[in-house]
Amino acid sequence: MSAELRITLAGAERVVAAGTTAGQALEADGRTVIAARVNGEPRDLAHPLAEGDAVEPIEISSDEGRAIVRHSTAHVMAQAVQELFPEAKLGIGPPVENGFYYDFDVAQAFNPDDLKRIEKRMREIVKQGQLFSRRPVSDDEARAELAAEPYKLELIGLKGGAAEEESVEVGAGQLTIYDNLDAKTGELCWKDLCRGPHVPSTRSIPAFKLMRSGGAYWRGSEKNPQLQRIYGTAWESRDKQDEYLKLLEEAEKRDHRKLGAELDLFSFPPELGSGLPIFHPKGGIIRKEMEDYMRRRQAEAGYEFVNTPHITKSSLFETSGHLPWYADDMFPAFELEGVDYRVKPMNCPMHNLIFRARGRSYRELPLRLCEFGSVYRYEKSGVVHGLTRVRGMTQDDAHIYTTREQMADEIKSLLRFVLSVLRDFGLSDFYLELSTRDDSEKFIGDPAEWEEATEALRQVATESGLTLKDDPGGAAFYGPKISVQAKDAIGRTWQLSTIQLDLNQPKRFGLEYQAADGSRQTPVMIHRALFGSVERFLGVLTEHYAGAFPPWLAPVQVVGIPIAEAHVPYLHDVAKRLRASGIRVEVDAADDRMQKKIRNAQKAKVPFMLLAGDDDIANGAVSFRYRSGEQKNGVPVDEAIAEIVNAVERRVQV
RNA sequence: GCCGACGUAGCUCAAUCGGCAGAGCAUCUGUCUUGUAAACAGAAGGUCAGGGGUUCGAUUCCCCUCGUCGGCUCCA
Repeated sequence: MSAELRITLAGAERVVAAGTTAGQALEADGRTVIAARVNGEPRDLAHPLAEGDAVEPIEISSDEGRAIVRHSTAHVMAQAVQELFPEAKLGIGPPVENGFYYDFDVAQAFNPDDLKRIEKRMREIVKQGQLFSRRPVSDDEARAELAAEPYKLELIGLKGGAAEEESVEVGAGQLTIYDNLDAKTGELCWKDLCRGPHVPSTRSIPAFKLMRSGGAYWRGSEKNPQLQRIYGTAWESRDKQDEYLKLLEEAEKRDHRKLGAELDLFSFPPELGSGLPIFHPKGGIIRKEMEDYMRRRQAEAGYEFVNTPHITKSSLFETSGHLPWYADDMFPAFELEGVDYRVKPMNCPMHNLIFRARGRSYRELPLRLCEFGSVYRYEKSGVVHGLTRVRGMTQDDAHIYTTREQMADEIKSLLRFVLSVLRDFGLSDFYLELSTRDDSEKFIGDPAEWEEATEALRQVATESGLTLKDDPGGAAFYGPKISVQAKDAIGRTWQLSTIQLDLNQPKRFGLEYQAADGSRQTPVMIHRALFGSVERFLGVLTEHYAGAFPPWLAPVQVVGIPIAEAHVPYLHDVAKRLRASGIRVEVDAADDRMQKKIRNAQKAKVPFMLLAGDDDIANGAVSFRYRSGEQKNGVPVDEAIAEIVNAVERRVQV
């Protein structure tokens, strides 16, 4: 055995003594470099190197490094929990985006006080600098050591078999246990089944915080027992963590449920029932602007406008396949004159009837039917959430019927159309998700046709140049879909538009057109919702703009604020001229002082305040105050009107 | 649907270890007439989410329902 090893260190050849660990080779301090990548595999710093190994550092501030810190923090949390709650059984504890969690089986759910105690104990453990020490074990040894951990035993049982999906507990190869050792005495403090890697010492965890707890089903299935999950966050520095916590605060300020009430846009009266919003006049204006704009764009893009009722005989949904496949998401039937009726959860079956209302020619295709259709879905009580998850909503729904030959081109132009409209609403950062079927029972139709439809979508998505993520099993029951995910102003992503291909419903409805050669053909059907739902889109826009809508969408575009009561008539005059230009303007003639009126308008996030006092009137001018607090005094009224109209017409943010 | 927390005036929040329910803002009425984020005064506003139970007495303790919030599962 040679006393030396040749390795590749960060790309350069090096010779090191036999027995050198990855950490020694990297001269890692366990602070900035917390793990290593050996031959492409993430490893502990204590990993001993072999001849020919290629070693690279994993820095704590990289995505991979953070995940390791978070995973290690999850271990520290589990240790603290088991010290404080000895009866707690371990579930799983992986790193996730921005943090980590660990699931526990405990008799009693954790309360906020428990979290404080756990966090306090964690800080002590971190301070002690316990060492993470890896130890390979055989399956039988693992079973013996973890005899008191039923969930871990289950994971060991899954290993190699069904556990194709790699978890953080059991990898593909040999099982390993990580021991947490006292830094001074080497005494065993805690251990967990885990494939690692981990930071070398609990001291390598610079910043963490427990966030919240909640129930979570074991292995993600509602058929399994429910465990208690604790979420935490961990970062490479206190500063980074504070930055993240600040982002959460910012998100809270933007919460559309809160802004919706503050800005008097909409509400959810308990009298109506959960998930059923009502839109107040100011919210109504935003909706109207959204809808008007969509109508205009659709008219330009060759859509035809249709209307369909909210309820229908149940049999229609037998034909469409909704009742066999989607009934759990529908409101229950009600009987009328001996016939069952249903409230519609989707508009497509009705649009199919419009297609079928008379004979169709290939010359009419693509036929684009669109409607702001009210649909109602039975969302389970625990999932209803503001405007983003409601039980009654309006879809800007379109169904496009094409020939198979036209399909690809139509999808392509459709995607372009969708992105162009979203951009006009101020969203610019997108990626696509391709939702496909899997082997489960919830999908109807011929897998070969699914394959064809999926490929058509994939090709268009790929050609768009946008990032494409796969979402296996996420399709609708009748066909695959592309969904457009948009990032908002603070980097959160929202699912908005969907484009779904449907080879099933046309058949189920017996839809036909006559082709050029006289034969009868079945059209392809494309479902498209651009906003997703008007409600959700309005909610997303509210959060994106933090309630400060661009002038074209702002419920009140201009507020006139007189310096003194005597200036009110002058502002009414200016307002009249603004109204004549289609601007939504109010004059605040209330008994408040000017400063108070400014404060009110500011809180209402009105884009333009127009002030007028003696000086302005003398010059036929007004003075602007913008949302930023910036002001522009003595602007001639004509110019002021032009500036406002221009901002509205160009749909810019101010 | 499941686990947990919560529900007091239009809003934000106090208080009552079981004994007359309180503030600020908003609203209304007056006074004041003001140059870029809150003038002053007064009035009005509550079946303490709803229902049931325990108790001499329940906003307070217990149960149920509804709703909200945070998770899980599911989704536009």
